[in-house]
Amino acid sequence: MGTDRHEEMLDELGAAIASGELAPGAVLRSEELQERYGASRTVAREVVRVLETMGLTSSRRRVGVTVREPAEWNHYDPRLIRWQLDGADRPAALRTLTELRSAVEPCAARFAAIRATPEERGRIRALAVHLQRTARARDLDAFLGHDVAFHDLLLSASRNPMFAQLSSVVAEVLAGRTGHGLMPDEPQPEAVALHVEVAEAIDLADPVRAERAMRDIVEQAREEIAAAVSSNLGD
Amino acid sequence: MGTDRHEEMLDELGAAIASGELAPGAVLRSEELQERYGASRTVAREVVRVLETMGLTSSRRRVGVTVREPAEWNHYDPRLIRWQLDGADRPAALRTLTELRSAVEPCAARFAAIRATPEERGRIRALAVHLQRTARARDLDAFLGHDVAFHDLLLSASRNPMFAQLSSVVAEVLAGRTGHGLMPDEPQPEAVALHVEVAEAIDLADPVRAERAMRDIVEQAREEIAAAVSSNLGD
DNA sequence: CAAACTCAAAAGTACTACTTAATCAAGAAG
DNA sequence: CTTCTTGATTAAGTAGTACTTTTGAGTTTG
Repeated sequence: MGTDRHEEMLDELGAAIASGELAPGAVLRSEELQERYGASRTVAREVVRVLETMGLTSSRRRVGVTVREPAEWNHYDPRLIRWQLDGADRPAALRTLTELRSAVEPCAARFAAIRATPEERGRIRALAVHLQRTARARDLDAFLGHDVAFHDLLLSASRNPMFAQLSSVVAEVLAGRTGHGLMPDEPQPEAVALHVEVAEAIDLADPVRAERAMRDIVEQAREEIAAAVSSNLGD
Repeated sequence: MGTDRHEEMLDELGAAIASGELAPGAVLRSEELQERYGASRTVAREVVRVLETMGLTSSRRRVGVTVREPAEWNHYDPRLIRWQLDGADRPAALRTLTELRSAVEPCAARFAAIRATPEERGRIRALAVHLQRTARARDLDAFLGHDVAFHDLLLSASRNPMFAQLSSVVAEVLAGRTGHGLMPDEPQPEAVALHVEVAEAIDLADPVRAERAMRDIVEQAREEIAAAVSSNLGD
């Protein structure tokens, strides 16, 4: 019985709240939760505590556990992001994340141009070259891998922990695009060229050019997603 | 004894980790934590669970509770933000938050210009007028209040929950500036004019102008903070 | 000397008993 | 008849104990 019932129950209950299956304002009794998820009181309590710190619920004596409004949730919690991406409203979640990405990455590119170590500059250039090669070879999987690595490295080179933490968000957005038939057979040559330009600008410590090129990249990506979401993107 | 020992212990322990007092890699035994904070086993366990979901610690059997690397922390958790702002490295925390703000707010202004309701547009304009008035009257406290309200409303009008959630971050940055002698006696007239321009642009549904004006605002603020941090900002 | 084995330490899980707070309702006072 | 008080009840919070599982470290054995 010592096999992490905690995470199991947290995932189920959290996903139920994130998906709206348990609507805001709904009240649960902790005893009821225990039996519904077959967990002991200890586990149930700790799960509720965690949900509480994520802002998903609030507990009051004599009342029970209340599901809070989405506006009060901690939307940057990796678990919540995952639950929303796996939930019914995946397109909306993807839109939100893409917008965040489009806001942050240009700024991150600017700081990376100023603050990256020599090693990081070299690795970013190398990844840009890999991108060119895999794009020409139409190897979409390898392209995605290098794309994720490129953006990840850039974010961490910005020397801002809050930017760096968005690496998983960017990875999710990029993977979401490739995995859902939004990508053409061959990555757009302009997008690849812009990646090379970003890499060059960072290498040459040119923050203005790095930011502008990155802005072009994310704007293009954002428009693609917005178009896909507004038409249809069931799954 | 039923007076939320949980939050008390969470705050103490979390602050100790966030401030580096408990260095990454440090190992604690949960029994030891119980007695150090005078909490019961139940409370100690739940606190550790919460810290674990925040990425501050990881627990392993036979080993204990290990403090994780800052890179693994969930830097967007409001509690962690608070602990860092209250800790020894407040200037660094303020720098990080200001950079995030400078990345997000221009983008948020753009979306607000597209998506705000008529009521929101009106209220944003009204707040800009209040800003002008209080600036001329050199009432810095009232100015700060309206400034916070202005940015808060704009962020929520962007219709992106992740942007909206940064409202407290922006409030913290703005308050941090006023509260630490960084503000001149009278708010800079250009900054006030830019706020008015943002409000106008949103009112007229002009995303490009809204974004540009907001970019000017946050860049100015960011440079101020950067200058103050690089010179001295003990407290 | 290495691989397997045993032991013990520490977190995880389960359960029970008790405490505190808050809601709701009944009853007393105005 | 309204309002305030008070008490009963309910459900979460806290405390503590017993038991299980994992796993690191030391020990034995081939």
